[in-house]
Amino acid sequence: MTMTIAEAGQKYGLTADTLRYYERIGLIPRVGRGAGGIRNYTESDCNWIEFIKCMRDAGVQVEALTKYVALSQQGDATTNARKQILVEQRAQIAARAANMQKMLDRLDDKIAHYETCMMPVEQALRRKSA
Amino acid sequence: MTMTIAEAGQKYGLTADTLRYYERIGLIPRVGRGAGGIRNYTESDCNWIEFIKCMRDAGVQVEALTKYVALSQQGDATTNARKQILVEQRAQIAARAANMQKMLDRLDDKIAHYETCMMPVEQALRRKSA
DNA sequence: AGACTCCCTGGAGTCAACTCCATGTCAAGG
DNA sequence: CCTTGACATGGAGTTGACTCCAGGGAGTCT
Repeated sequence: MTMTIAEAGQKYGLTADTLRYYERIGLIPRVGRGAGGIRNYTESDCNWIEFIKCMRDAGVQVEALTKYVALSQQGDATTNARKQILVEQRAQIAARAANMQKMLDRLDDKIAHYETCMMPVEQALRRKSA
Repeated sequence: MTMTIAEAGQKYGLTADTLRYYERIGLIPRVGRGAGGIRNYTESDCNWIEFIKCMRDAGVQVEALTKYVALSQQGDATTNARKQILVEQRAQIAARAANMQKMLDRLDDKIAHYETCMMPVEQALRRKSA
């Protein structure tokens, strides 16, 4: 039912080193240990890892996430503060996503421009190789 | 018609240090100098800065952009390679943007969940303060 | 038993992308 | 003439986020 650090890493595309690092800095809650101090990743641990990985991939900074995790460890009194963090990070992601959409449109224009520019060249090349 | 480094930085939200750094590493083409070696940013320089800043904000790595700039300096023979880079970077931005959209939806759920969780608490608070 | 392999910890090293600094030049104001 | 302030250069320092390593413990195969 539980997994080793290598398995958990595999599952989410992270190395064992990264998972230990994440735990050390509080980016995920402390993972339980078995015999010999070996980590047992439960389903709950896996859910945290998955959430954190997605947030990191979305560009959320480690600092915001460690705060969120720390609050989560402190029980119901912190729900408001946790929500705050999510709302704030959502806004930042949305802003960056909007920016990226604009850049995509712009790149499409630029690429289309390159294509029309290159048409004569391509024709010349075709003539040469023919 | 031209601007100083401080003005150009102001215009795009970059420091003078960052602009010099960008020029040093070839992230923007070399800027012309006036009396005493002082940089004169022309409109063309500004266009480069704007483009580069947007690409950086969209998460494109410096390395890809320096390559693009270097190719641009080498004339028409490199249009194909330049287009290549844009296409590649466009794909990466699109992938990241899609990821972020998914995360936005997910955060909306999570935030909504926090709101329903907090409703009783808020009601209690309202009762207390009433 | 000895060799392998996986795991542990704490600390040091790396990489990208800036950011800061010492030192120096030059034009303009008092 | 001297100071002040913006800019120049080359190089060192910082930050965020890992990534790697030395030294050591346990279980397992042969």
